[in-house]
Amino acid sequence: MAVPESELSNAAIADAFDELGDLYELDGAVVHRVLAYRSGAKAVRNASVSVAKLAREGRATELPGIGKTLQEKVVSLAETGSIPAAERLRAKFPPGLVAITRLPGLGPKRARLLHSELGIDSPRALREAALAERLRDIKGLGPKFEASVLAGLDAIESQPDGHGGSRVLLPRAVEIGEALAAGLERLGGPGTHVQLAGSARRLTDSVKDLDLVATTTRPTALAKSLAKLEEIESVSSAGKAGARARTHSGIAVDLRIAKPEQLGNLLQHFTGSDAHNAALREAAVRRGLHVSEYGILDDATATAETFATEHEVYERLGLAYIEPELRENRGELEAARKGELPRLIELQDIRGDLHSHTVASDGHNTIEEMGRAARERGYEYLAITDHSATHGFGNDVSPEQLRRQIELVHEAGARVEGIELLAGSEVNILPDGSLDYDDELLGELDWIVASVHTSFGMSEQAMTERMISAIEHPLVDVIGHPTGRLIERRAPYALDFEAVFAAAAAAGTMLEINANPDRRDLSDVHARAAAQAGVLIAIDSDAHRTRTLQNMRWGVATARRAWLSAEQVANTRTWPELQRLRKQARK
DNA sequence: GCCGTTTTCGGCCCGACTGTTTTCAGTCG
Repeated sequence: MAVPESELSNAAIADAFDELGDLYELDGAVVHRVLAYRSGAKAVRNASVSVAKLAREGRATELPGIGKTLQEKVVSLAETGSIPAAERLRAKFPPGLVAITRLPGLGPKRARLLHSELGIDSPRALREAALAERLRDIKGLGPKFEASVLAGLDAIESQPDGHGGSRVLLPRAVEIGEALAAGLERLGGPGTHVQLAGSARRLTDSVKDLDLVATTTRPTALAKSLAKLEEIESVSSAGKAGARARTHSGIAVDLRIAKPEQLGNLLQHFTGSDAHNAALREAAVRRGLHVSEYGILDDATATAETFATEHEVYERLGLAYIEPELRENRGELEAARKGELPRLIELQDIRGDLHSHTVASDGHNTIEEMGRAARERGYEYLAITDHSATHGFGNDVSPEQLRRQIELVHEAGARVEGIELLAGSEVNILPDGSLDYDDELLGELDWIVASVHTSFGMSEQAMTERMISAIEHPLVDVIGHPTGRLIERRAPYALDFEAVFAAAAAAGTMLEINANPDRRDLSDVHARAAAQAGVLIAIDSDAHRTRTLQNMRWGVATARRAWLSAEQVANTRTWPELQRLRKQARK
């Protein structure tokens, strides 16, 4: 069997499954078959290794939600470039019909109805029919439907990028969400408690809308007070159960108000994820329990129970408490049932930061300022790792300058007491895998980060070889932002992650979770796979000014989403312990 | 199409809202 040089990407497979799900839905397939393709797509996106490779080896069925049929379709896609069922369905349903199902209030059933009854095959044809008031001729549709269709079409066209509301990065979402929660507590007065739920509470990379859960003695008044907050642009509905609104920054806000005795149920429901909740409920049904946001109904006693805390909700279901960051249906339910959930790392476990910049390259503060700011955070050590000789943009540090910088760091270290300042560098990994300082100079450094900053477009094979060369370099301590992704902006470069993780584990080279909230690189999925492969993870702020040392929290968030414990993270150790783990020290 | 703390077959999470309806289908979160 021919093995392609560059593997079919997981993203391409997931897109194909999503498309098949859409097409089967239009075709009127049973809903569970459609859901199977969608959950298959998600499983492929979450996979940390090449699913095409797994499928060829017959091992893709080990992924949750992938069975024999989906595996065969992956193999077909990899070998022939297409899936026969998709070809057949594409011939049956024009692509414009799928676009129609994206409109609010329109799903597959109505899209199919419009196609069969009126021959509508595109958003354009739909607009014409709605304007001509022909939609109301179909049984079950009326004038209000026509109006909402036109409104939906207008909304899509007025969006510059063409697809639904954009997502905001986690720090912005948390900032706005916490401001809203604080504002509501202020307006609600004593006895009012508001907290952030949803994906912002799970600390995902980015967030689409904000969910707030509140308890209060005056629910209707609290819901109405949402409109008074300066962040809020408009409120579409408000009652005693809650309110829906929109911020000036364009984020949808959903406020839900619970009675204190059922806060646990509501908070659990609105923290999600959808996949976690669906799996939780399916498992509960097998035990005769029906879970909703209002309570847990027991078939045996026909009574509904409510709970004030999430801990009690999980306990009633026979599960250990599951931290929000783990609620993604990635194995946490099984682990909670067996009592095998990890003890997750916390911000307080971090003893130092191993990647930071100063005015010597593109940072904004001096060595001493960075050192004092790190000490104020309670750190025991800070590595100063400015960019290296080939970095460019005027931010390069020549070998001579680096020699001088080493002295300056050690001098500053003597002045700033109570913290160890480490003389390091963030060395560029050149396209051929070599580094841009010679080994003699590198040998004088206390800490070496090696990163890719150029030639992102290389083939998977070439980029993997480049990365592994750096990993196997005897002086490299850690690989910085190993995949180069920028959240919502740039995909990771092509890499054989399995090979990279295996090489890092074998060489004893650490991999970074870069805590810059635009990066969070490694991602949660990749960091988990790396740690499982035996790689030690370093969580670094990559701070370019004193203030951004606090980005560490986003890196810890990613680590928690990656199921990491403190032991699996290098910089929970003291500097002497860490020093003994360096490759240089061990040989 | 997937999957198993009764199952290798027969199930597959829950509730609210909307618009069109005299009891509900479709959509959404």
